[in-house]
Parts: sequence; C-alpha cells; structure tokens
Amino acid sequence: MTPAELAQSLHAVLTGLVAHGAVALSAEDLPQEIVVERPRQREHGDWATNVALQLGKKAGMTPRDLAALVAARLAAEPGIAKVDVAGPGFLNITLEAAAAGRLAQAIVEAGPAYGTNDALAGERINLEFVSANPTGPIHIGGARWAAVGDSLARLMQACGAEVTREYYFNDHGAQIDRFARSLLARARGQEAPEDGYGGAYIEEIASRVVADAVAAGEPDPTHLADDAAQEIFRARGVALMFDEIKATLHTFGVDFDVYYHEASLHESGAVEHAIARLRELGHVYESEGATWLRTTEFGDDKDRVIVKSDGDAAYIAGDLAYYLDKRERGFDRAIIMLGADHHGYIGRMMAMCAAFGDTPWVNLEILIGQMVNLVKGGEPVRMSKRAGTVVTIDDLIEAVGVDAGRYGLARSSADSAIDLDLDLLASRSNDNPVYYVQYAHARTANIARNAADLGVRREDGFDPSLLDHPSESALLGKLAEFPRVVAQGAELREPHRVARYLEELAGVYHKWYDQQRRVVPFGEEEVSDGHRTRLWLNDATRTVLANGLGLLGVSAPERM
RNA sequence: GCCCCCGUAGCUCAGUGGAUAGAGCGUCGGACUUCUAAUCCGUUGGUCGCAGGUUCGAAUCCUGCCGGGGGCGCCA
Repeated sequence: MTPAELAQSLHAVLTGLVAHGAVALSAEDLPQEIVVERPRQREHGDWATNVALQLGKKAGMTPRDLAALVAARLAAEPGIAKVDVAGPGFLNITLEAAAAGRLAQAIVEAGPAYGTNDALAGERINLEFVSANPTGPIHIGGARWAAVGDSLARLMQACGAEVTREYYFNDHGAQIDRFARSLLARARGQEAPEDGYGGAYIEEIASRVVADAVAAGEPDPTHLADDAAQEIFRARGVALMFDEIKATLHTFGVDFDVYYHEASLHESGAVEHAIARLRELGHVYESEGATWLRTTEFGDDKDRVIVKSDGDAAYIAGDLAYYLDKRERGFDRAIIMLGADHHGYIGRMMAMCAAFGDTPWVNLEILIGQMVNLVKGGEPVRMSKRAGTVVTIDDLIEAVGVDAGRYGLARSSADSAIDLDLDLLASRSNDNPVYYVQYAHARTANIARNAADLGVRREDGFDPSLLDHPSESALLGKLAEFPRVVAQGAELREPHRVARYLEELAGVYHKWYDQQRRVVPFGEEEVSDGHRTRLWLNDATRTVLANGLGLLGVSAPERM
C-alpha cells in the first residue's frame, strides 16, 4: 500500500463522513490532495496525515474529534493494522506487513516506470540552459546548469512532458568580435587586445584556424587584411569552439535537441516580425531616435530600447524574437535557466511575455541559479577569462569524472551558491556522496548475482508478510516515497531533491543489508520464500536507485 | 538607493505551516571465519542571523533590521 493509495482511502473515508452528515462539511471543502507522509519518529507508525488538523476548524469540531472519526473508519480498511490519533490531531497509520511488502513486487514489475507520473502529460516544454557564448570553454558555472538543466529535463519527462532541450548559441555581436580579434592577434604573435580573451585555448584554436584554411587550399588568413582575416577567424573559430563545447557536453552526458543560432533570428526577419507584432499590439514607440518597448506597462522598472538609435537591434530584440519563435514552434511553456548575474532581466522578460499577450510565469518561466565558487587548498580560486585561468567542465571531468561532477553540481539547491572544493573532489575519496549511492546500487546488483548463483529465484515465491523486520519496514517506506519525490522535484524545478532522496534510500538500504544479510542461503540452508521475498525487496531497491540515478544522468554501476 | 539569492551542528549542506530540526564530513570509540567494511553501530555536537507579526502550530509565511554574495547599460 502506497501513500497515494492511503490518500485515496482517506479521501473516501472523509467523503463518506460528509455524505452521512457526520461532519459538517461539503465535498468541496475536502483538500484535493491529502498529504500522507512518513512521520519523523518511526514509532509513530508507517504513515501520518495532518488532514484532521486542516479540516477541524472548518468542520466546527476539534481536530482530535475529527481525527477519531476518521481513524475508526480507516482502521477498518483492508491492509491497515491500526490508526492512532496523536498530539493535536495527527493520524498515525500502521500498515500490515503484507500490505506494505507488496510494494516490493509492484516496483520490480513496474521497472523503469516506477516513479513516473502523467502530471505534465501533453505539455510541450522548451527548456533552454547553458547557452554559453562560444568564446571559450564552458566554465564551472555553465557546468552547473548543464547538470541541473539536463536533470530537470529528465524529471519533467518522467512526469510525461514533451521536453526540448535547447541551447541558444550566440554567434553574433561584440563579444564574438572580441573573440575573433583575440584569435587573429594570437595567430600573428601579438598580444591579446585589451578587451579580448586569453588562455591556451585561444592559441590552439588560432593555429587550427590557420591549419584548416591552408589545408582547404585557402590563403593563410594571418596575411590577409585585418577585416578579411578577422572574418575568417570569426567564422572558423566560432565553429571550432562550438564543436568543442558540444563534444564536452556530450561527454558530460548532456545533449541538446536544438542549437539555436542567434544570428538566424536577425537573418530570418524574426526580429522584425516580433517588433511588428508588438507594434500592432500598441506597445512600441519611438523616442530620441530609438525604438522602445513599453515594458513599464507590464511591471518593468523602465522601458527598454529594442532598436538602438544607430539602427542596430538591441540585445533584447533577439530575446523578443526568440521567445515568440518558441511559442510559434508550438511550445506551451518556455523555461530559461540563467545565472544570478542575469536576475535583472526577469522584469523585462516577463514584461515582454505579457506584451505578447501571454501569461508571465506560465508561458515563460525563468529559473535563476546562484554562482559556483571554487575552493582549492582552503583558498577561493579567482577566475578570469582574459587571463585564461578558468576552470572548465573539462577540468572538472578530468579531476573527478562525469558521475561525481554531475552529482556534486546537482545535489544542491540552485538557490544556494555552492563552494566546490577541488581538492576534495579531486581526491576521489569516498567523501563524495555519489559513491555512497552508487555503491548501494552495485551492492544490490552483487546480491542479485549471488542469489542467482545459489538458485534463489524471484518467480518461485513472494510472501510479503515476511518483510516484518524494522529495517524492512523502513526500506519499504523509503521506496514508497520515490514517486512523490519525482513529482515534487519536477513541479518545483528542483532536481537536487532526487539526489538527497537517493542518499537517504542508500542509507536505509545499507542498514537493511547490514542487519539482515538473508537474501542468500548460508551453508546447508534450503532456499525459502524468505530468501526469495528479500530478493524482491533487494531488486526493488535496485530499481529505484537506478531510476533515480538515471534522472540525474549518473551511471548506476553493476560493480565497484 | 532599488532588486534577487543566501544565513540551520566545527565544515559542506537538506528540510515548499506540523510532533523531540536532520544527513554527510570532522571528533572520539566499536563491528569483517558467511552474499562487497566504498558499509554499519555508538559518541560528540544547535539562542535555525536578530526583533516583531500572522495561527491551534513558524527554520518554513509577512514586516523591519544585521551579515555575506550577485545585479541594476541605446554592453552582449
């Protein structure tokens, strides 16, 4: 019996009480979703609900009296051992071992589907993340969005959404020009320009641009006039840099469905189209030689220039066009993940969304994630793109591997700035919780192998009433929480909840392993239903660990 | 000045109104002749930044302060 099933039973009981006039409430007063949770104290039972506390006042009775009414009826339901009223009016529910234990079989049979739901079924979501400019390798901050964004996409897919992962590829504008000038200068053996980029990768890309051009039978671009040379370095350099970024992300387990070129918005007329649309809607005006969007009408602090007085589109014009394009491509919801340094854009972006007639925070959602600070030897690491002292995803992968890197970045709330201790991560010690979780999975796999060798087969028997040890009850309860974690993680856009849950699950599993060790028969012992049933439980745990790690894009090793 | 995020154990961090606030690491001490000790058990550890408010109940919601981080361009 799962918490969701209990919630249904509770709802049925309450509906019955209302129908019989035992409680002065109408059916609409009942909460849509009755919260059934694990009580903190295990001795309080398997599950608890505060529903009587919530409804007591509305029903004109004390929460305890209401709880007592519910308890009497709920206790009569099959599979429920007892229902207690505690404290101010909590209902503490204890299940019969068999009712709790059947979950093990249900999980194994559901396999990869266990934990999924259809809360977002039919919803088309465009999730834009990373979107780092191709002027250098992706640094540690971008790595955080790669890990968190990809996991969020997986979570929303687990809830039935159709998710498109999108990377907005800025190949247009002043930063790209600086990048091209930096490449050219380096190729000519000159100092990087004042506002340019430094670092070894500039040298590498610059020499590859020259080599590629020569190999293609073109003249050495270093010898061309500045403008022509710079254009070659821009086009080829951006392409090379972007290929590297894609390859790195792929190694990191993150692949995008769409790489959207900013330049294409300007070339295709999408920008003019968006501006024309806004003009039609009456939100555009001309002033001081520039074209403005009246964002203040929709809550922004000031109006925004969309076409500068020199006739060039302002950066936000690209955002306007891009958002409209996403909507016209059929997405119900555009979600954009940005770093904390971009939070100031939220106001204008939401105003822009409203100006198009859409609903802010429904059709457009902006997630802000805080910074990643690096610590090495107890000292903060200063990063500088110009000096080339940037810690990149590649550095991270090299130091700790993909699994530890992704897990380390995804296990903290994006609302918190995190300190990544490079020494700790690089030490490859078991301080890293990813090993704790992965080891639990490897252990389940190992037990399954041993069981198979000794003739313990799931299909030969399953008796859930045998799962009556406290550590088994704890493990079953934790397994039952998984679907709720998935649903909440997706709804709140907080993949870190999955990681935290897995750490808890691994903990109760390791404890069970330590206290039971009875999946495989010892010595002359005959294989019994006890062994088989515990194998079901072992394999159910394995299923959930694998499903959870899958949501984080972290591997679930069979052996460690 | 205005806006956003954070402030919870020595450290890194969980905890979207519920019961005695948790985990890992760290300290100290235990457990491998049987399925992986990358594990487990015990021990140590807290004015949840401060002050008010909301209510049956606040780490959680509201207001004000304090401290840390980030941001407030006809840059991209």
